[in-house]
Amino acid sequence: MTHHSDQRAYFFKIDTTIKKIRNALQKRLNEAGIDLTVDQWVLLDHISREEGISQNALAEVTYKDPPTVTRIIDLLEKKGLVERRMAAGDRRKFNLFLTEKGVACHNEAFPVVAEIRRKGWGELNESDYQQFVRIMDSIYNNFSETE
Amino acid sequence: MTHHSDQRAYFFKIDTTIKKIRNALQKRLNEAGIDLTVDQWVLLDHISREEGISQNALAEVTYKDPPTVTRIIDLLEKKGLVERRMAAGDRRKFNLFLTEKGVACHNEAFPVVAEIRRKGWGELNESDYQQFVRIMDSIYNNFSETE
DNA sequence: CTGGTTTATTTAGTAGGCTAATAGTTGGTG
DNA sequence: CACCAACTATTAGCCTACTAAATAAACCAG
Repeated sequence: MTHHSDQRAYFFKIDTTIKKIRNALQKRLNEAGIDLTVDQWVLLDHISREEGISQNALAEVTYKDPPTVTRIIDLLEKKGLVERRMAAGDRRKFNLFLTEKGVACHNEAFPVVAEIRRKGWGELNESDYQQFVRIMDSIYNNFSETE
Repeated sequence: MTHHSDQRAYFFKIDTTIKKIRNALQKRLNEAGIDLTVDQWVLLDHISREEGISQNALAEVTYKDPPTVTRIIDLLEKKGLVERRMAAGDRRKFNLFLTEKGVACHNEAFPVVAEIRRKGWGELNESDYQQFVRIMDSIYNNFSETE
């Protein structure tokens, strides 16, 4: 059991890797002249896949907090990419939709994101992916249980 | 090759896992009455392991930016945990040291951090760790090469 | 229908991450 | 010596993250 350094390192390794990915994606988006941050892309993409979703639901699926979602949606709305519509039957809620410009922006950004995904995954294969998922889920679940 | 959903997911999985770890650690620190954020802990720990390190060097080893390090050190200094001393021979630099209070704080926080590390890693073994490192390093390196 | 609870969203405050710009320092070179 | 390029730390500005508390609407029990 020589886990001392290992246990110190795994948190750090995850942290630096995700930063690397985010930075690479942001850089490519900028280079492509797409005016989106990574987090803005994440919300835009989810709305595109589930039009009419509420802010709370969006916060849940993206693992962001409701206040964070509010502000990012504000920005996307200001850019004219997303539209808030009053929800029928519950005036507390908004349903979120992409505007035409939002759809165009999504279509433009999608291939850039896909390229970065492929680039990051590189030559790793299906078996690697299963290992990856197993280990990450394990770590994740170790924190989800009985607190 | 059914990588479509996989490639979409791996970024997200890393992102949510690191958030989970950070939140769990922050929660434990709070519960233990330790007035440190996760990032403050990271810097405090590095200074403890390499006393006299400069801010720039600290930024490099922790993968943070110099402005971020400046601000976090400001906070740690304000709390009386860290001390900036002018570097001998180079008036541009500061050497960073823990104060007595900083050492006490580090000693208090260390077991809490170690507990969270163990909890997150759970029953995963040495072989899992090797897989984990291989895959994360691969992703990391795919973004480090020739841009 | 009235009052209390729940839910969705917003606001305010503190912290961290990135970029760009700046002040001061250092060291090499004409 | 003077100049210039590189380096260290800082500041400012924008964006994101999280928390707690406020607001507003909806729901429910009496």
